[in-house]
Parts: sequence; C-alpha cells; structure tokens
Amino acid sequence: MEKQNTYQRIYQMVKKIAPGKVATYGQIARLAGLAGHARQVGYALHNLPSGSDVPWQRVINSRGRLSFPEESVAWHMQKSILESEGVKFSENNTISLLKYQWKSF
DNA sequence: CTCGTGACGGTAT
DNA sequence: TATACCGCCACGA
Repeated sequence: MEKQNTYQRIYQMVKKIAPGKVATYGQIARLAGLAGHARQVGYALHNLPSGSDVPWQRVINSRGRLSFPEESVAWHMQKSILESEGVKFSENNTISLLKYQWKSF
C-alpha cells in the first residue's frame, strides 16, 4: 500500500502536464523529487493500471521521440493521441521539445 | 541477500 | 548521425 508512494508522486506530476504539451522522463523525475531517476518514471508508467486518468502519452524521452518501437501498436496509439491533442510530429517522427515541452512554473 | 530487467539520460567513440 | 556503455535504482524472481 504505502510502497506506491513513489508511483503516486510520479502519477500526480504527470497529471499536471497540460494538454498539447509533453514532458521528458527526466523532467518528471526531477519535478517529483527523484532527480536522475528517469528510469523509475518509465517503470512507474509501465506499471500504470489500465483505465487510469494519468496522461502517460505526454511523457516522451529527451530526444523528443516516443519510447516504443515505431512498428508497435502502442507507438501508433501514443502518436495518435498526441496528435489529437495538438502535438505535431516532424517527418522523422520527432516532437520539437523546444515548442511543445511543458513548463511547470 | 543477489541478480536481471528496464516506457531513460549522458558521455564517449 | 549512430552505436555502445555506464550510472541510477525500484521491483520481482
């Protein structure tokens, strides 16, 4: 029960990302008080129960690319959702962090 | 307790 | 630009 505290912190932070914006794993980790633990953010999202209201699709890696193989179903789904929120992808399937990265303050 | 794993990030080559 | 490694550490076997 209590061990989910770390996950909850991550989930709460991800929930704050505004629609049409994205954040990197490292950024979420840092804001959640877990500086340098980007992998734990990915682990937490992987563990995310289906049907939750956490906008997991808004979390991408530092290179502005989705963390799934491009041929995977999950990859296409994440891209689809982000586009519906207004995030545009470049031809090489990357997102401009300069333009879409979420600012927390 | 040890070990492998991973929806990552940075640096080196 | 693309790989290859390594650091980091929660989690489960």
